[in-house]
Amino acid sequence: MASTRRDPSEPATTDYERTCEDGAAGTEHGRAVRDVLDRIGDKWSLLVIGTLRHERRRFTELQRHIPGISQRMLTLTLRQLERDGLITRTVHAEVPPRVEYELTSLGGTLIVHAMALAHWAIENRPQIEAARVAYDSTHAR
Amino acid sequence: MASTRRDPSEPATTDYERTCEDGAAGTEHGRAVRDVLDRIGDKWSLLVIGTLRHERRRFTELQRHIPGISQRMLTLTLRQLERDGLITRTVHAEVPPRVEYELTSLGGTLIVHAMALAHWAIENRPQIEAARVAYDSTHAR
DNA sequence: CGGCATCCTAGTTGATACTG
DNA sequence: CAGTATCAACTAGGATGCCG
Repeated sequence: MASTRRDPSEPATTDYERTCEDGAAGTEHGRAVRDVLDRIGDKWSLLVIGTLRHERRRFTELQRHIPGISQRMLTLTLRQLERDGLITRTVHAEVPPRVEYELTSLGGTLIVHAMALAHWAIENRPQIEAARVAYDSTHAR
Repeated sequence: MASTRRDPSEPATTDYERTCEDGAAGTEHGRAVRDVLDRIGDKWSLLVIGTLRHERRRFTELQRHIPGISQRMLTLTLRQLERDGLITRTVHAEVPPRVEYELTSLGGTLIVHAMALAHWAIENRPQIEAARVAYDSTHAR
């Protein structure tokens, strides 16, 4: 994991600089970026992995911790995250059934960046809000 | 969770650890996170700010650099980014008209995190792809 | 408890045509 | 050149009901 530096044998011109031009369009990199953005950009995924950040959780627990999410969307979100290898789903053979979800190490590396973004959002919200007010006042509603 | 003691006058210490619980739901922080995610999570915004990362660009230039984007969506995306203070729009009084878009410093700080995320996406795509294949094979289509 | 199947709406995007 | 306007298509998401 440790996605610190990329391939040492690459002469440093690679991904990072390319990410925007190359990661832009219909390229492979572009698809990778789009994939991740589609996942964490949707309404609930980030909330789910955020809730799983430290502890593993059961289905209903997650539902309690994420106000407003429907059963359907929680299920769908969990399935996608599981499919992408970001969380694991463990069914315990008990009665009543108990299912636990847990962040994988891959999911753990993702959430670091997601949190950084969230942090940025919180810090810069005042500026964004101000910019909106300014914009709306000059561009008549 | 839900230690909902929200105090408008406590900005800095809190955020990072809270981001997930607190930034989760319908709180102020939650709205900030959602706002940003809605912006960079949409189909084109990240591509646009990525293209503006180094140089300022004209409308048609942007369109050329972002294959597949329609006039309409480019316009809408630019307007939203402008409204949020992430880019500036400069109209030069010439004939034919020339309009240039440029990243603001606020936009510049955002793109750092967005790029980190994009970088993560590129590096971990193989793992995600593998996870999907594994998932799809066990969960019969 | 932890789902899946179905129906349905509201918002987002794309194609197309027209304009200052 | 840099848009705006209109319409059609698609889809994410919510509500509901049933099941192992």
